[in-house]
Amino acid sequence: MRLVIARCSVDYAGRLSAHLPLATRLLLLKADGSVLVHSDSLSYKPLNWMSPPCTVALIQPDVEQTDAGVTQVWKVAQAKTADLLVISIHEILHDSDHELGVDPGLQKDGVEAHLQKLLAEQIELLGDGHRLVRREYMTAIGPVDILATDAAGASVAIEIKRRGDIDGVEQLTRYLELMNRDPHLAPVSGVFAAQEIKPQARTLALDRGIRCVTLDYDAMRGLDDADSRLF
Amino acid sequence: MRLVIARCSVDYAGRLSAHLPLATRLLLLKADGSVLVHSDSLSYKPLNWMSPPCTVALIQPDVEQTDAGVTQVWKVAQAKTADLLVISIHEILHDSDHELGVDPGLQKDGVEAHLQKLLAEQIELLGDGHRLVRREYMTAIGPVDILATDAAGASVAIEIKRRGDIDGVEQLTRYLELMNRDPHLAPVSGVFAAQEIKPQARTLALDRGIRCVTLDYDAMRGLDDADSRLF
DNA sequence: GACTAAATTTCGGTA
DNA sequence: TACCGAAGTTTAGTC
Repeated sequence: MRLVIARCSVDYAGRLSAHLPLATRLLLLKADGSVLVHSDSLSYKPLNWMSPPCTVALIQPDVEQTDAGVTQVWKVAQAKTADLLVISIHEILHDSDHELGVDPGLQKDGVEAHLQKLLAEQIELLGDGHRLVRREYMTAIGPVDILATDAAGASVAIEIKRRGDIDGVEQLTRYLELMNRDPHLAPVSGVFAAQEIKPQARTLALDRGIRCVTLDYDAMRGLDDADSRLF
Repeated sequence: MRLVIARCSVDYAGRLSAHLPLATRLLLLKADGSVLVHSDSLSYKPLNWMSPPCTVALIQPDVEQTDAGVTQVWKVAQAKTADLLVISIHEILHDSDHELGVDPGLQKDGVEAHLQKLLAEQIELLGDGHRLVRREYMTAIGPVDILATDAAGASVAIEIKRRGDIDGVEQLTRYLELMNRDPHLAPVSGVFAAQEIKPQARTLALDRGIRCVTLDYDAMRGLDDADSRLF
């Protein structure tokens, strides 16, 4: 990994056109060939970048550029698409190279998968008499997060989101339409379960007869821990 | 901006839990307080990060950690949420600080806004006799990209995407439902216009009586340039 | 390989 | 400030 601090201007041409005026920035060249341009704020996302696979060519500036103070030009080209990133360097303030080796990678745990697992274990949160049929119930258009039955034995399809948005309601609606055509399952009612449900999503869901349930992640995790301690 | 290359392990607890085993990585501390952990590949996105506003505290490792080889611990806490990022440093291989100043910011041009502008100017691409009513036509649930009329004078609602996905069809469907309840507008037909339309999106659209139009961005831009040269 | 859904999405605009 | 939609979305998983 090469780290360069430089006064530079940057131009990107590809899926959009973008220009960065002359300023001091961090240029990050990774071992896989990718290039990132970072400023000192606006975290997480680089100002500009080029994804691998790509090639970096060092170009000598022409007379006009030299007069403008450009000492070298980096031309970063994407191998597959026609995207092009041009970095015009005026002055290099720092330049160092480092051997990092291969990263063992990130281990994640949590999010929607965890919510789904917890709700499957605590399906009675939806109401007395509810029973789990199965998680990731497959349909022709994709898996329903949870299929359950209510106290009367009728099918209940549950869509789980961390943040309940209109998209999630649409998704569940498509599943319900399909499942209600299946005589073995119909009638199937819908439950939209999320840590937080947006007002518009709630309105749309209720308008379509879909029940909304707000999930308390910490409480569910607490119950889970309590259960675990019993065994 | 402080650049640190270090052998470290990282733990994140917040919206999810994540762990990074011991390896050599780049730690990027920005002036706004944000922290990024980058490996030498997987561009663009850091392995782990903390968004501003946040605070970094330098903690002395306890005996157990010291025995494990930890020389210092950084505790990065989010000010608003309860998110916590803990970086356990074994060895610092590089450490430098740089004054970058404020970045003038990115200037963008292109994408969907440009497509919308071009199609509004070249509305006849949808068929002879089409006329533009207005761009960003407001409805109760948001703006329709373009409202036009066809040769017969009937309303046409147009949704524009760079990539035509099922979501875009759902979005247009909601607009059409609403607009067809308005006696001043009804009947309103729908056009789904995109540079590329996914087969499933096309099927869904046609099933709902929505016309699909593939846009040739370069050709439209070419026409635009040709038009511009005339004036 | 194509497509779908999730993301610690992030980011920008508008009411 | 909340909400909605776009993003050079990226990324991961499944068919």
